[in-house]
Amino acid sequence: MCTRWLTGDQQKVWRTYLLGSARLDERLGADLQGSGLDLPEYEILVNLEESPERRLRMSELADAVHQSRSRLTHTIARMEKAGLVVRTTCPTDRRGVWAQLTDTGFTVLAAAAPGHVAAVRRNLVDAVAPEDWEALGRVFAAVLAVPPDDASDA
Amino acid sequence: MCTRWLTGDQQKVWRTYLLGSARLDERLGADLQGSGLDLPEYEILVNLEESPERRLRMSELADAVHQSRSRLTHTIARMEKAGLVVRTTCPTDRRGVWAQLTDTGFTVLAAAAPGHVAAVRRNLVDAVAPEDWEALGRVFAAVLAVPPDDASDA
DNA sequence: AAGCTCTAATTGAAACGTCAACCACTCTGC
DNA sequence: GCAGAGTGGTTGACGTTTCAATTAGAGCTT
Repeated sequence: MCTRWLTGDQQKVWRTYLLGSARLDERLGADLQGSGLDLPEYEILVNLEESPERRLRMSELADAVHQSRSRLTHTIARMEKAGLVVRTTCPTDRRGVWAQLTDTGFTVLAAAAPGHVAAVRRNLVDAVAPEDWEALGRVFAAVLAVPPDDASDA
Repeated sequence: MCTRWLTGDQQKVWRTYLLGSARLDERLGADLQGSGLDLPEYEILVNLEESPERRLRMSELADAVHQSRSRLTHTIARMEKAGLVVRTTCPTDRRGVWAQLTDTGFTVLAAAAPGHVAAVRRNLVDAVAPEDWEALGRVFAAVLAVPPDDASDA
């Protein structure tokens, strides 16, 4: 593997991204203070709310919010204790579990959403030039399209 | 605060970003496996390596790697135990502490760097069209330029 | 030089995430 | 219809991060 370092310009962009994405996270998290939610929990609630019957299998949910299964189990356990979701075993596949949004969960989400959306706008959407915004979409679509490391090299 | 939701397109980009940046993190972290470092530790070593005398005040370092001071204290404590850095109190301001890269730390960094750089290339730099890459820089520069929430609104 | 306030960094406990082992169920092939 | 392999999800132990409180020194004001 011949090491090709990043050029100065590439490094600048890379570091701006590291700092900027961390800042974005921080700001969005700070904004959710008071709703009692953190960002990952908020994402869980949104995904449930948009799903038919307001419920999702644990593993579907895990993929949707890019959490490990184990982490999701812990997170949902906490959220269930807080009354935001309930778990029920899936009748057609008895290994499976549905996480379902409760009315309380919906209420909490509804209360948090406007502030969160405003924060996303202020800290990202409205801060960015429209052409650059579209490019942002292409960039991360490209990232998601990168094949895993073990792609057969035979 | 009149709630302006995101448009469908805006949402799509936003979610692509959420998923994509999480994936990027995951891939880069996976790549560092074997060097014994994780991403935040790697960033710490890089920042120290580039600084005069290979050392930095704790709070400068904390800003550079966007970690809370408390987190950095814990992280550096671990890294010191591992021999990657040493701490010495700053003679001109006796409250202050320098974190300094050791030779071992440098060696570990040097061993990890080529693989890490390759991973950054593969998963981001090389995956993205050049125009979009520049836009990425502008996007996060804009994020970093957003003023804090408490900007005087009097 | 005493008192105030501010900044630098640390501490310890509680909350959270990760990892490897695990249980329970389904599916396949014999 | 049963063994073996595979999937869905959970558990508990361990390491990391967060949060509030704390120590210690700097710097200003009187």
